[in-house]
Amino acid sequence: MGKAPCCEKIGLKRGRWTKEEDEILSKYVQANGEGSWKSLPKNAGLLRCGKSCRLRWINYLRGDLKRGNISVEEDEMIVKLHKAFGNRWSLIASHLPGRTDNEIKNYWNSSLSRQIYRFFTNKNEETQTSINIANLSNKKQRVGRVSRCVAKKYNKDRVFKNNKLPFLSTTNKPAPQKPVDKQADENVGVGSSFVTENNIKESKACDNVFSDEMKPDLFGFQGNELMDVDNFLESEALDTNGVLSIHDEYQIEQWLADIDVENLMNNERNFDETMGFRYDENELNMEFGFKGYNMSDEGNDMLVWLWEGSNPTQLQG
DNA sequence: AAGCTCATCAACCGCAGCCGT
DNA sequence: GACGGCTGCGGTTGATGAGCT
Repeated sequence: MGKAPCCEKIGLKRGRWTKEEDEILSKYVQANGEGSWKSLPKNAGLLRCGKSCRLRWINYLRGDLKRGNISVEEDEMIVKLHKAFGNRWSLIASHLPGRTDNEIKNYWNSSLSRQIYRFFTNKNEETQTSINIANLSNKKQRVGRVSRCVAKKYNKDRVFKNNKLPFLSTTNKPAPQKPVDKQADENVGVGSSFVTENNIKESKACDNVFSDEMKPDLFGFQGNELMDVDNFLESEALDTNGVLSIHDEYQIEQWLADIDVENLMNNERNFDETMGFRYDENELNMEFGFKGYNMSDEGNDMLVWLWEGSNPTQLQG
């Protein structure tokens, strides 16, 4: 039998709304209020689907919408809320007056995830140790592109061939979703540590040491492009103590089982507060790790270090 | 200057949940 | 409880303009 279509599509107009249609819809909703979207087009004299009318009203015609670019404050708020809620755009939008879920979703997909991605992959600037997301957002340059077509191709072609990498859990388990509850809501605020302009102060981006066949689970590489940044952010990679973790719980267990942790933690590099792993196989000598500090006493700043290669100590300040 | 690539935003689609019958 | 309609949400697509070569 199948589900009935939301509306009769034959004869209905699609695509961009005209000024005249906007006026008709605005006047009708102002006179009759929101709701009854199904019958609205007929009553208002619009050749549109009810869903289309609703979307147009909510995302564009509503009077309380805020116009203009996303501010730095809103930018930070979105990152925080996304960390807490994930892709629950309507929930995020409810915390940002005048902004719609669609707007935030577009902003995230096109802007924020790109900036964070760029931060982690800016391999051409060897000496770079800092990032300013606010500055990045003002740039129009095309650095480290993650175009949709590339992402699409990547997602389509993605095959993890090398399951020996410590990053790769044997189940390729998706990153756990943080339960959305009151506590999560409360975590969005002072004292929490998230990837934002303020709390990322220093970094060393990974170089392009992963081949296409070595794509880690949460960090997917397509050539020199890091993909799945959303997945990374949703993976609880940054906990509320400011410690950066790139493993989900299961992966950590696997990792601990696979490597000599004691040796790693007590070797000459003295990785205090450090987690990481070493990988040696077939003359491939690779290290990847991170170091996180919670510096909430000094303005809620956080240092994040990522390194690769045989001598991460040179990156420590 | 032209063609190509990419960023952005508006809109569409399918699905799930809610609610009334 | 089952069913169907309506609504809202999140993922995705398409149009368009800007930037780059």
